[in-house]
Amino acid sequence: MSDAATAVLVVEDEPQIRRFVCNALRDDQCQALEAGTATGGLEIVAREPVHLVILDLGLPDRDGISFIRDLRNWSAVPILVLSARSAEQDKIEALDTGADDYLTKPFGVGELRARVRALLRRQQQRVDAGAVHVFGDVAVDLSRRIVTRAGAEVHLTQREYHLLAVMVANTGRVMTQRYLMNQVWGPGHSQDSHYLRVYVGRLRQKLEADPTQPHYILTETGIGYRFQP
Amino acid sequence: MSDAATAVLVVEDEPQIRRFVCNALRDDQCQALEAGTATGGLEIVAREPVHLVILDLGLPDRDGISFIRDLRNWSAVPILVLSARSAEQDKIEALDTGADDYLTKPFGVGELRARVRALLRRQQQRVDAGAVHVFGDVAVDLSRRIVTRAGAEVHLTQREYHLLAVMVANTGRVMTQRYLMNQVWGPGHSQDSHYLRVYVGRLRQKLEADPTQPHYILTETGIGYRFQP
DNA sequence: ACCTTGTTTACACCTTTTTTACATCAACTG
DNA sequence: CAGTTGATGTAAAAAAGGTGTAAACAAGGT
Repeated sequence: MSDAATAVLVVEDEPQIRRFVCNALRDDQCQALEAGTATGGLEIVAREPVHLVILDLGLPDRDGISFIRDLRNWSAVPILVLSARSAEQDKIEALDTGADDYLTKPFGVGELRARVRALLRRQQQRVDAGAVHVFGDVAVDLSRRIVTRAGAEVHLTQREYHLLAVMVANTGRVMTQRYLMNQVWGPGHSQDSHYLRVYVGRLRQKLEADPTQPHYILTETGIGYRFQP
Repeated sequence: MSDAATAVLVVEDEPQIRRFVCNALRDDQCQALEAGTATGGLEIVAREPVHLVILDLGLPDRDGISFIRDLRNWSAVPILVLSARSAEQDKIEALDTGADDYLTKPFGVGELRARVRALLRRQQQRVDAGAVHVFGDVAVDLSRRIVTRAGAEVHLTQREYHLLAVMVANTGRVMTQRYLMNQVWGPGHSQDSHYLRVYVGRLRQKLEADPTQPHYILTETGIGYRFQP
């Protein structure tokens, strides 16, 4: 079900359990990202394309429920909660705040993996493994992080590539400036949309035949942008 | 989360548990449908619009796993499995066959309801994402914010699109000028109905075959407008 | 110190929205 | 039935606001 291009973030403070969970996921060919704190976890979701979050409710720096609430303000990524607390009220609270599943410790690694597969199956905007997105003479290889134009490789900086990756993942859809800012610069920069204008300009410069009249990265005035091959 | 129009099918052979589950759901304002056999359950899903299936794996007429496999051949409706079997292998098999959640008996009614709400919340997002309104050669994709006419894309400004979206949402109904002004320009502009005339004109120009004799956006003199595909 | 990348600023340019003016239509009334 | 009146349709302007680009500055790594 899951593939190499699927990124799962594990937010868990105990290194031992974190290792354990990450290894279980890697067997399923997921890319496992790790965070030891709630704050660190939010930053990663904001910066990287994450397809599933596995969250331990007992974090040192912050309440797990408030983590869910915070994340749900700007992301719809599925959340699987791990918790030592088995009381019904805890489960209800987590699920109603926005979690998609709740697994009580101790749990079997097989069940965890099956539930992860079930959640990822539901996830719509998953990117196919090794899928190379081609438009015109440009090709974007998301799994290898390589962009070529007319066969020659185009060098993109980290921000440029991240922005392009978000756009490719949302092909055909209108993306608000707010959404793009959250995805690429993280929450807290929703206002600074001039970053976006600069970087969209640079991408057009590198990818469009005529940067003055873009054919791929289209402007939706007053809203944001749309990527259309 | 769930509303009166949400239909949940409970497939369970023990009448006592079936009653118990159905009552729990009705408290959440779901419409609960019931089936005592796998065959009966499949028939109901085929006939009625069902938003969620709650399935007991231990059915008299048929294996629960084969029920899931059968259903998944032609339906993507979310499935929540109830089972007395708590072995890990049973959970893995059900989830990998196509179930979305697995709850072991005995379970708390609060947890069941919370998991139902979580599944319906996800389902609702999918429904919203797929809504495309078609009339004549025009198609309005509300989730992607794209309007096409005869296959070609029609560029709409923010106000134009907002106005069209309100009209599409009230298809067939008469909308007063006051209502439309409130929806698109916000309260405080109820008087400036000349905005409306300008923008209705622009929408007709872009969407109607003959803007002079509109077929979709009709004028209700003295009242407002009506959108009729 | 140099090079690359990311951030910030400034300004010219373009789109959208609002405003205005006038033409047209429909209904009513004498 | 023609004229009047109020409501609606269209076109083109002025105003407001958003966007594109270049270039300077800051930060970080080699």
